[in-house]
Amino acid sequence: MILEQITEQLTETLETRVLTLFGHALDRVVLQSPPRLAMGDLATPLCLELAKVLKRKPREIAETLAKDLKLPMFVQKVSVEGAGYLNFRFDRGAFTVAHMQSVMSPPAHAGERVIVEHTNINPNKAAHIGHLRNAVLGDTLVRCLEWLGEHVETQNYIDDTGVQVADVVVAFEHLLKEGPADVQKRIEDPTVRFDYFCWDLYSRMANYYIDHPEAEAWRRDTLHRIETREGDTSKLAELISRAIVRRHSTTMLRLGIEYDLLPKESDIIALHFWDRAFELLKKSGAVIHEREGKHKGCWVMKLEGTADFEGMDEPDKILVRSNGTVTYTGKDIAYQLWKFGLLDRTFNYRKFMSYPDGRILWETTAADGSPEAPKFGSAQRVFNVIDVRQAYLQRVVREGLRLLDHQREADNSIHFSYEMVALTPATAEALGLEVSETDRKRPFLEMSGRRGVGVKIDDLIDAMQSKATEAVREGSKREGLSDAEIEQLGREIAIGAIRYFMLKFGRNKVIAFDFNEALTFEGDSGPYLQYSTVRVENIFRKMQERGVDAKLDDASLNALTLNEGLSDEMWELVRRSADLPAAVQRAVESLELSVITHELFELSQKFNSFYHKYPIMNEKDDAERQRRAVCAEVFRRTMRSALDLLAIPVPERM
RNA sequence: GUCCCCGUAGCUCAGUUGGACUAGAGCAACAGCCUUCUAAGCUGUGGGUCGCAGGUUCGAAUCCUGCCGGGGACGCCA
Repeated sequence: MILEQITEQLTETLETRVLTLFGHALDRVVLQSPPRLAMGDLATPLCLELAKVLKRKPREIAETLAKDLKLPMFVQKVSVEGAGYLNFRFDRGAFTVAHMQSVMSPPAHAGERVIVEHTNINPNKAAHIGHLRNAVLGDTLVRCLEWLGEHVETQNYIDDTGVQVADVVVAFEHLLKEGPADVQKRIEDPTVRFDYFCWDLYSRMANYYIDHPEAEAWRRDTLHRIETREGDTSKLAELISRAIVRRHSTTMLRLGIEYDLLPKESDIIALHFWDRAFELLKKSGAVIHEREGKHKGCWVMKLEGTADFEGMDEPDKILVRSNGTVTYTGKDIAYQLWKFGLLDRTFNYRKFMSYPDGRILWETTAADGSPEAPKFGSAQRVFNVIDVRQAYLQRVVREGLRLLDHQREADNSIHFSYEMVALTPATAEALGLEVSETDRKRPFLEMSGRRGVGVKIDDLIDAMQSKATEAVREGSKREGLSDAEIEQLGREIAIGAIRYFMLKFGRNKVIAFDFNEALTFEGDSGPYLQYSTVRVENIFRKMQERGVDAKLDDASLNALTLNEGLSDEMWELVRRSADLPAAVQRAVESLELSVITHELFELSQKFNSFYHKYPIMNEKDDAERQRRAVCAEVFRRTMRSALDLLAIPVPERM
């Protein structure tokens, strides 16, 4: 907040000054932290860029600019350094006191209606760690957007009429010879995890198809019955998909992930979204009926010649097959149009479940809806969180909007793409999967629900939790904790570790999942941030217990000038804390959420060094103790807010 | 075949809208630090032709071209 003001004012001052002195209009002023804070608190390489244009030496330009430069509040002096950098030094004390009041305050922003669609797991089996990356990225994006002031709606799309659900239905009906009543019993049986049961059943079915290709007739028949909502088969599909979605919701809730709406494919079909979208596409000429050639009898979207699809052999995309059925991409275009409020029809809504915090999860329905349902859809910006393998399809959807002359909405259709989560051969083997000689030499092995290859999210959380609980139990200074408290701490640490692990890698990096690496609580990990926070909390708790005054009230802060006494290490905590709001903004703009975890990790490292070097409670000198306490307090507030933003819990003790 | 992503220390990764320095962390290895706010921590040591070769530039891990290695996408699947 304070930093933003300084940056803004400096930018303006420099722009006008360069214009008056050199008659040159700058299109940007880069202001960043210098590599080391000993050099200054904010720096610009402006003069190096200007040197080119003005054909003068950078240092000379810098000297001219720096002379009599009007400095914003909190900025004490400007100097010319290195090859011609302008470096600004802050009044550390004044800045610190001002910053402490406004730690992690978001920039002003007019709230936009934004939809984030994430998770989207086929409701036919347990969720695995590939889905986990999607959900954690999506959920964190939602939190960041909300922090920035947007009005965010979180959607978890349910493909309840697809092949994957159909295959499990086929397995129940034909392999197990079970109907809705039997399946209902399984769902209600507390001794089985229904999603785990379906995980095995689904891969069993996939194997059955391989040995009995004729069984594919069952699938076609089942898909048809589901789509036309016929008899026990369709009842079974609904039963299964609802039970699995409930399981997924429970799993995600363990990590603090909630949704606003479950849009269901069955409702998109029942409400004829596609028919309407199809009319629009036909009218605009975006799709045409092929009478010749390879795609004879299909309705295709002509993409040849459009910028995004240049150089492709067969860029055209079939939306309606020659047998008259619509492809997934077609339905996706209709759904995307609805998200922007561009389809002149909508869903009805009913309550799916209530979260413990009171939030309601709604689902779409084609039947009568609830009058209490909020308004969904009609967003100005849409983020679809889907892994990079869907990039082509996402481009087709976006192009669909463009061809319908919705340029702005096409630009605001954002594919948040990220790389997949795979398994290291060692982890695959540890899971009891067969790993061939050639596979053993590969860097990673892809997961596959179909083949039953994967690490289930609940198993990961369970493993993490028992390891964390163990660690808490072993700790020497944790006596006096009840079993329930220890369990609680274990849970919080596990969540912190998992969420952090899913965020810390750049989104374009394949995560080759390794159990040992994921289970670590040391170094660059969630628990490191939690531990640092617990430590700083302890300082203030202990001081209060022993009646040591930190002197952080307004009067005490104003009475003492901090400027001289703040060492570089102390000041660095404050200065880096001030960088965080910009980091969150940068993270959202680049969809690179790892910048936030990275900043927090470095900040925590600085704090831990500070912690060892500068004891607070036992410092006898009041002024010195106050200086240290102020910096610790800034760190404490920063971590509280930032961890809250990332939904990483702060345990009471560790 | 066309397109996209990745290649930085033994391993996992930061750093890539060009810039300050000796290219940074974590893990692993080695050496220290717990009567002092919690050692899930801190301090130190060793460890790198930034895949290769050219080019642009005052300046390149970062931009351009080509190549090599790994992964992915391009379906009348979802």
